[in-house]
Amino acid sequence: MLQSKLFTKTRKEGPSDEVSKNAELLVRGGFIHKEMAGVYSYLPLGLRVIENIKSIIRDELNKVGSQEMIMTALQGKEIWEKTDRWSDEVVDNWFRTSLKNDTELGLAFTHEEPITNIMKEFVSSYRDLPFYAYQFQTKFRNELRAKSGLLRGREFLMKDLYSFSKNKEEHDEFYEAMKGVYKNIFERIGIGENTYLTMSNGAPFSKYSFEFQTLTDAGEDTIMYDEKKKLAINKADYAEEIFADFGFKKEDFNFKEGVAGEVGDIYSLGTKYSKALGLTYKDENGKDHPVYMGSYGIGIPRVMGTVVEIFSDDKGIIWPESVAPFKVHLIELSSDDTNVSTQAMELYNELERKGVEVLYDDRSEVSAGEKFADADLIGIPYRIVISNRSLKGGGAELKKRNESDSNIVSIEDAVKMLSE
RNA sequence: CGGGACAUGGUGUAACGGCUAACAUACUCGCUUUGGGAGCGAGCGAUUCUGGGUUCGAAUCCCAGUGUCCCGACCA
Repeated sequence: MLQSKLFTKTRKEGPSDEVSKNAELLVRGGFIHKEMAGVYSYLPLGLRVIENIKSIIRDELNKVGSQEMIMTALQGKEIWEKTDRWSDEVVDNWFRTSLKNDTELGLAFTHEEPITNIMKEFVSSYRDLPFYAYQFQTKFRNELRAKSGLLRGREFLMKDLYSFSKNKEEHDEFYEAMKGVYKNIFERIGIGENTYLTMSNGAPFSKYSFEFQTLTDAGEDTIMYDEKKKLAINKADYAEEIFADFGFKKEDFNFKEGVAGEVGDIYSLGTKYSKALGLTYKDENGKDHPVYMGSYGIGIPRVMGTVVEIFSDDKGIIWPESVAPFKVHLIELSSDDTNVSTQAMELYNELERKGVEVLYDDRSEVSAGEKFADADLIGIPYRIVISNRSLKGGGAELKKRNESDSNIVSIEDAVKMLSE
């Protein structure tokens, strides 16, 4: 994409109403626009990051046989009353609205009830199970306090997957598999090293569950984590008996304390929702059983914000290649020699032909310093400069965002290296 | 929801109760410039969050509301 056509611009100074690193850098870079506290619009650069994260998740979920769908944000109250999650006493973060005829509606903060209800239409036999369905859908949560930029919002895109199994054994098998799936997802996104499978007590759906916590000072939780075994436990749950309940021995681990933020969770729901809403199947003998369910969430903006919290320096963001808005930032430094822009445009076209995503800074009226500052702020992994100097030196100047030294390479080599 | 802080051009800031609300940046025009947010000049841009009050006079003081951030509580 031509940077001269990009409608967003960078800002030298951060917004006065944001303190968190993720929001500051993302706003300055033109990735997001704040609509109100905890509610953000995603601009072209930000949307590309969101889509990249979604693609990774989608790919990993499809690998284990999940099917994508999309449910509604508007929710009628009946199904929620059946599980006792409609009243404000039980769920205090509903956004409510109503139809013109005063029928009460809610804006979904999660989707266990609707998906369970939908599946009543399609599940009747043991032959229909197991299966897994997921969506990327906006959640609305009327948080008492939005905070930390993208890390806790009131409206946000979430991947939520639901598993439908015949019984606990079948469920447990998938639940275990999901631990690996999540591990792959976070590794591919680039935060695997900082992310820990974390034991959690007192979860909403079952006494014990696992969540995925990423070490970052911007997080809300304190965890005890074992770097080698990649396992953690919430500090509040750090007790012998809880280890025992999870089937672990505390002394087998070497724990360190750290601040972390939750990036994903996996819950066993059991038959709570299927029983309440009547989702049952017939076994071989024609006997009815409730479906055994699980739910598995990842907040997409929260992951994006966490990536920024972890990967940045004083100049800006340093995107992991897998989620970066573009792979290459091509910078043309204007000069009287028209050969510079000719070469740059050719390189741009060549990379595009090879399917490499390039942001081409073709702006002629912008100084070199500003282009470099923009490139550092936006944080695209590879920066390639075409200028008089680089052409005299033999081609293009290539530099990775996370390295300080650049190399002159021939244009052909640059194409080869970047299109691998 | 309890506590604290803040609210001024698009953005970031300044301004003792008293001049036409200042500066930087961004933007527009002209010239110059092109390897780390360039220079000169000229311009555009504000109902100082809203509503009351005090005062001869309020961006400034008081009250209420709204918004934003932070701490805590909460956190499918």
